[in-house]
Amino acid sequence: MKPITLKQIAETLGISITTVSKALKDYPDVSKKTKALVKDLAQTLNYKPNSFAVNLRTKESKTIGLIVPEIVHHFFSSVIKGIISQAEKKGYLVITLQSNESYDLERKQIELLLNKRVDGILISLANQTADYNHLNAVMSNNTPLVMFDKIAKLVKCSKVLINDREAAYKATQHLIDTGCKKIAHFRGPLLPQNSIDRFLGYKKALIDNGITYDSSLVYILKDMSYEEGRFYAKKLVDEHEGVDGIFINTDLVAIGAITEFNSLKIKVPEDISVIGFSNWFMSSVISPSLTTINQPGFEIGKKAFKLLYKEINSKKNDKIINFKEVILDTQLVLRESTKS
Amino acid sequence: MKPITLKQIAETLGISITTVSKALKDYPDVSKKTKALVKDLAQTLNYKPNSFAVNLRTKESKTIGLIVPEIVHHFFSSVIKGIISQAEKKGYLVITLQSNESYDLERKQIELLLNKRVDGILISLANQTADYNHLNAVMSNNTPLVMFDKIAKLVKCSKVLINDREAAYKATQHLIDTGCKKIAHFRGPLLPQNSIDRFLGYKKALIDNGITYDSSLVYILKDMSYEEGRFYAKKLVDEHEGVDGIFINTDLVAIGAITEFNSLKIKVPEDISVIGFSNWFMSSVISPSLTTINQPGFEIGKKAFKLLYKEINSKKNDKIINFKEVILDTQLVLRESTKS
DNA sequence: GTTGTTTTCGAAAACGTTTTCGGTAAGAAT
DNA sequence: ATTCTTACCGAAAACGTTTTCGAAAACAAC
Repeated sequence: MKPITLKQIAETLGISITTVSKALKDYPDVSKKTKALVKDLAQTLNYKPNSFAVNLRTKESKTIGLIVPEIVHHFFSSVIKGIISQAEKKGYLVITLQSNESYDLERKQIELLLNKRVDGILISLANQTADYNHLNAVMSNNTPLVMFDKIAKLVKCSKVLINDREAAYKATQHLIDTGCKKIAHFRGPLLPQNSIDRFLGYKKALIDNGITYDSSLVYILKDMSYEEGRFYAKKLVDEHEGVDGIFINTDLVAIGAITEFNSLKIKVPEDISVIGFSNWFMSSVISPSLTTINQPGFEIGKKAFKLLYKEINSKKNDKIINFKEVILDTQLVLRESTKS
Repeated sequence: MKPITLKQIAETLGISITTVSKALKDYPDVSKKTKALVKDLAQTLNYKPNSFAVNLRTKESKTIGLIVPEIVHHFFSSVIKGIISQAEKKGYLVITLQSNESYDLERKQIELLLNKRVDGILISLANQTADYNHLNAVMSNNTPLVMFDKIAKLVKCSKVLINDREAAYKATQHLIDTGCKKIAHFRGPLLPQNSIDRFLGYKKALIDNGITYDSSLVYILKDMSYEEGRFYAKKLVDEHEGVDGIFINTDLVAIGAITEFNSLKIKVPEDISVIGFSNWFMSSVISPSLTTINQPGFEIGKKAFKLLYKEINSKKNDKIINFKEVILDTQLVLRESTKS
């Protein structure tokens, strides 16, 4: 009934626990004969080392923590999948938590993970997060930390990113190239870096093309929902005339906007071109389908784990770890919501 | 640098480790004075018990395992969110794995989790799974197991379900009530129970309403993708005339079908009514919006964890555990893809 | 002053593993 | 026969906690 232990194997074989342990781990100072004996018995008894004991002894759990702002979200679930798949390959398991975009929760969960003594932590920050003590606590706790997507520039650790500014520039440039003159922008909350960068890319593209930047054409959204997309689309056409293009921070909001334009009989892209961000799966399905920027969630997840894995190993071997900042490529995905 | 231990507190206070441990856990046989002393020092030193040691000693990890067929999926990510949120309330962390709809992976991952000695396992089966030895292994390992959504009827354990047959009946009945006479069905693979049940509900509704069941109107899909939805929608109209209603196993496929109908200039719902299953978020966004069955993923997740939690506690107190089968309600969500 | 009771404490075992270090035996070399 | 290797094995400490059980101290009762 009770799980098999080294002790039991040792006793039935009439040898010491030490030798059993070493035999199973192929230590050179165990004879081939006893190794075979031990391994055979372990096999037939279906012996599995007690991970609790191994953890205690080796001080590592082969487990990492992951915090995302929201699980039910195409981009983040893709990232999660990327992380879990890569972690599994290296023998690591992943404990997932979600911050619900709340700073307080994020802090608590970091603490939870540290108390669990995970071998490393991956995190994408909550929008609310402006204070980085909890992140620095991770670092000073000597636990490897890698941030992705929503990062804090000021925290010294490895990061996996896309070039939001460049991508936004690319998107806006496309609108301009296809003839748009008066281009609005629906941006995310003020804090998160990628919301800022996308805005800056938008602004720079305008200026580089000799279009004067008009701050009243930039709307700051809060929860980035479908409903908000509809709401601000209506607000935009109420407050402005002749807007012929719009770059929207995220696909979901863009889909909301398109839906609203449809119901207002404003034609996309004839009257107004719309470009989103993320390449959410649904953006190819709606009508008109959404031109967008592809943000490779799965690859971001994989890369983030790979970085973390390296740092965990460097730490084990007492090597110094130098933080990396990996920038992944984005692609402009042309569809029907912009002119060609 | 190194984490604080009971030993250090004991030494600086000149008392025994035993007393420190007891003081922190409010044992009655420690004086108020020493309790205060210990707690104060623990506080200032920011002592956190070493979870590895606690695990080893108490033989529990306050961690559960979760296996889903696919993470990037609206329904499953909702379930995951429900599980994680509920688990956190009870002080449990969740290790998530995905089987990728593969039986072999599922087996390996069960083994991984058992070797990790999680306190319990939640699982939704892969479509391929037809053999239940790995699940029975969990039970005979005395690890609490709760299945949800895609379950195996033959495995004796607690389950969280919806009444798929009834829901499918409800959906089909709605098509009939709104005037459909020749109703097709896109079903999932042969094995999973809910795919079977939805088919049976569809069939029964037909028969109860005096419509003769025609097996050529039932299409068996494999990966339940958007593309498959489009493909079979085309196939359906190629092979049959006068089909005026279709009940589709899942929203994503239904959206594919609607898209195909749109592009074939077949009007939904005038020419053909479409009803999906799951109430995926996007189903309200496409045009025409999709009538569907609401499947409460978040609640399923919450309930599944609650059941597991009970079983874990029953096991701790050596109580007998009697397996429960919880059936959650579904709702017909009326939208534009069916007539009114 | 003895007995009995209550309060407070700590030694020690246990959980199951890993790893260091020393020791024995067998064989090789002289 | 003695020394030196080499091959093999095991005792024991360590990881940090929890819990049992006995003992000491303090106090009350007679």
